[in-house]
Amino acid sequence: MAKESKAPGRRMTIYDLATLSGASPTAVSSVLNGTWKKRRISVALAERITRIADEQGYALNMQASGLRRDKSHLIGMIVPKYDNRYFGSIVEKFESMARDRGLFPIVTCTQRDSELEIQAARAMIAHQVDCLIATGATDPDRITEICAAAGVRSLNLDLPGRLAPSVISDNRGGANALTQRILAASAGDRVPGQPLLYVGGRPDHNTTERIQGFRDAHSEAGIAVDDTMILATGYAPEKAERALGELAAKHGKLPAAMFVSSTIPLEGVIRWIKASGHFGDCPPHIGCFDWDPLVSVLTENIIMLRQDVPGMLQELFKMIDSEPADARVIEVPTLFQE
Amino acid sequence: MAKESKAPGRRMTIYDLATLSGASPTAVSSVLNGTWKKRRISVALAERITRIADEQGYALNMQASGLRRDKSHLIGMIVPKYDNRYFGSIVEKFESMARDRGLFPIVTCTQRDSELEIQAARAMIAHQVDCLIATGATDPDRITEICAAAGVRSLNLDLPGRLAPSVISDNRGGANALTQRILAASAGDRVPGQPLLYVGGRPDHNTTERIQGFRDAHSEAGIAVDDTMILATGYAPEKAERALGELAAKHGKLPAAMFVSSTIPLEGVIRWIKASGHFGDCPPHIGCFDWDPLVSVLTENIIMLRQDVPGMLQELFKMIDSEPADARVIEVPTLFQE
DNA sequence: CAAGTGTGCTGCATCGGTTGAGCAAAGATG
DNA sequence: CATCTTTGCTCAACCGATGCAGCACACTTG
Repeated sequence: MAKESKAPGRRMTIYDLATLSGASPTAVSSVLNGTWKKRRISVALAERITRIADEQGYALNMQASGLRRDKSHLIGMIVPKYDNRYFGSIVEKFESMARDRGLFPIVTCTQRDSELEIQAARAMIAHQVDCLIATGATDPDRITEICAAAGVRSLNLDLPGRLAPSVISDNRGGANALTQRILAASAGDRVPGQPLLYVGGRPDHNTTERIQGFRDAHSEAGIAVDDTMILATGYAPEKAERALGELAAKHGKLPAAMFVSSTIPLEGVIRWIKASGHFGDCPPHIGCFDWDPLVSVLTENIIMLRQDVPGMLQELFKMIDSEPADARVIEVPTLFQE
Repeated sequence: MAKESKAPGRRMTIYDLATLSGASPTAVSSVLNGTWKKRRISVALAERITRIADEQGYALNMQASGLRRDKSHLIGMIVPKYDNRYFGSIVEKFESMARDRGLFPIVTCTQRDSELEIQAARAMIAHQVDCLIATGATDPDRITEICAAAGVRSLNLDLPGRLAPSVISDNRGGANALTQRILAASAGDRVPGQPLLYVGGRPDHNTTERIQGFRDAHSEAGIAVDDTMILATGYAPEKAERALGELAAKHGKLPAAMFVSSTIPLEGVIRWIKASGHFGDCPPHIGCFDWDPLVSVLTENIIMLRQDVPGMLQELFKMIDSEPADARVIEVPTLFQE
């Protein structure tokens, strides 16, 4: 009687396949991972092993494989939220590009919570990711340090860090272009020389740059921007809503046009506009540094800027593939839909 | 001279910690994974090891740990797309509930592509997930079979299967309630006795049930529904857009109210309404079996039904925790925002 | 003081693949 | 026919963590 091939509940292993095929575990392993030609296994044996593996529905144990190799072929990404199309499309594109390279993507969302970010980074390192992408992280350099201590490569996306290479949008240029479009669209409805209102975002690199682009466009148009026009209230819709209410209470009539930092505060802005009735029948012109197809098809008064997600991920994977050592920042131009 | 503690590029292991602390690898392992009391390690040694591990920034190798234990503590989820708030909130909630249970969530998006779904399921099994959740899968039973062959538990979410337990929305009841609301809201604008139009969705369980609920509500209101009023065109916006155009070309004036199966076809519906000018200044009443905060704040004529994601995930994890064997289907009631 | 009990630790095999070294047999070469 | 080369495969160590068995020592008990 032949040796029992496999215990009932247990998963099939290369040792089971070895007994079934009458070959050694080494032969089975090398056939299944493609190194068999280098190891001079005959085509006949390779085919037999492949056939039996297929018949038995064998699945490689990546934990065991990853333990022995020096590369795990895992690539991690942390992302703040899944509540908007921008991060959604980043994740979708990231996963598909990772898979195209034979990497297994692990993505986790950290709720814009810096403590969770660190925990998630540690967990990914524990799972032996080869590389970690920190997307829109609140403290990218902290993550880079943790990764470096564990010998894991890290890259930043969307928000830059000083310690690792970063791929971000051209926030200043994009904000400038968007501001110009809002100024042009609202020219008929604005008091001449009146600046736009800036709403949303928190004091990070991107907001700073966007505000700078916002100011640049104003000064190019010869319009002065007062600091009270900048409401960088964070990303929560409620905060934007409250800030508008407070500003209106203090200043009376608000400008007939505004720059909103993303679709999340946009929700609060729209809510306030509708609820307050501040603008009556003449809704303000809005520019949004973010794109959502439903918003763009539902509205006429909102100009949406679209960040070039495919372009950014192209640059990101270029860096992943080439392993640059310096903490360069790549800025990808933004787009407008059609 | 003491034995060299660690090679430069390599990651710290329990063996390094053992030499550093003068204890055995076994002691280090048991201290770090919490089994040290059972193993009668002294508090003094436990504290020393913990301190050294912290100082050195040690991170457990989960591949090695997972290989040795019978449970990997990995839980996988496949999800069709990240392009809407429904799946986004499912993933966010799933991740946080998994983490609360000490599980590491692995989520991957399969682009509504059945081949990718299978590939992703196989990859997750290869990575030794303890359990796999198939969300909105095109062929959930195929995934269940693949999981079963590998001895991996699987559950369905959003769309039910016949071979594994499922948690889904009460599609029929929700569609009935939504249809009633649309009928009521549009009563003044509809030709009496005229049915609504049904747009979007593909021939799966959920669409079938939603159409049934749609029909139920009509028959309860004494309205007959012609088959030509059902445009189950799939989820792509373009398909919904084209179908409306074709129907209008054939039938002339469309009903003044419609039921749209989710926010994705809604985009096409709105686009067609705006582009065609079919309804002139009197936009149709719309009910959408899905919820998006931006849409709900931007529009007055769209009633949005919200699927109870927290409730569904509560039920899902109840099943994960209790390991039921039967392929029961749990239907969770839907909500309306406020 | 021999036997029994408890404390605090270590040694070794093991999980499932991967890898470098090596071995036997067949074929080529002088 | 002895030697060298090539072909086709196997052996054993190893990756890092875990769990069982067991050992040395101290302390109690009759």
